[in-house]
Amino acid sequence: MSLTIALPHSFNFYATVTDHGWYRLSPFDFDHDKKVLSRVEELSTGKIVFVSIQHRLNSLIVDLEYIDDVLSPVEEQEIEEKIKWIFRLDEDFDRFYQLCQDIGERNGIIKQYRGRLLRSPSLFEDIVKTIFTTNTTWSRTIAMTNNFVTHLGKPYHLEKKLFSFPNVTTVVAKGEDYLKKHLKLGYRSTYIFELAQRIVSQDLDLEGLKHDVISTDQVIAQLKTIKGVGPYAISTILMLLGRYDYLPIDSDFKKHVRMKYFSGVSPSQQEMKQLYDQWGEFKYLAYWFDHD
DNA sequence: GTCCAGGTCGCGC
DNA sequence: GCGCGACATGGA
Repeated sequence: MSLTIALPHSFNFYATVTDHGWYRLSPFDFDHDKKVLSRVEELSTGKIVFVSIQHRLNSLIVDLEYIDDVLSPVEEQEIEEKIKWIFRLDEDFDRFYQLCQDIGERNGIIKQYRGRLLRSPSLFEDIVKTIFTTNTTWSRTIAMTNNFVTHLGKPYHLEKKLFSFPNVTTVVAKGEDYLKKHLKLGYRSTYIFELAQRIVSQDLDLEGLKHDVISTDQVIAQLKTIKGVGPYAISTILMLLGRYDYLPIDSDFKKHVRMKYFSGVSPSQQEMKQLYDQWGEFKYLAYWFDHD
């Protein structure tokens, strides 16, 4: 069966999927030729669904495959909510486009309706993946995510190695030693295990942080309590939550501004930040699309 | 073997 | 508040 989800006027499917690297991380899979984004999704009822998403006219067409039984309306609705979330259909980029107009159009942002960056259905998944990007290379990030998903995710198709992103209960049940021995996450094993444990024990409510009524300061205060999440990760996670006012001051950011604005000479932290001050609540996106 | 990657933690001052 | 070594892993 399939679902049809209406899209806002300003929507660019290809840009939303590929302007950020997340689509290359399991369980996401993107078929560049067919322009189909797919992933295995575990619903809160426990049902495992293979979801394929493509763009048709002013809608997303979502094909759903599952082993047996049927999907209830509630389950269909859960899938729809998740898809709206990962494509940020509720976010408004008009103010960002206005700033681009005022400050300077770059890389076809306005014309191509760029700005949306793909994210994961759950904040747990996004935080795990963010931790997998710290102090390592992108190829290791891909490998760590693959290991995590194939060892702990629920299978949809074993031969094709299609699994859902692991849920927190599974991570806790498998135990920290299992993560350390088999997943090659390095010292991150402890962080991931502790994070899952805190969610299971309801010491931490990540999904609650998705709501706009919570102030960014409150979100930051919560994120700071997560081991393995420092300034760079906080900035990245805030971006994933649709809050773009914090810059990710990491090696890549420093290299970018050094080469583009300071002729290869390292500027001070203050000088770096000032570059994007005029972008106000959209500093992160301004930096992100500042690359060629 | 050594160094380091889109950092962060825990310590000592 | 700041500086510094340690941290798992694999590729250069």
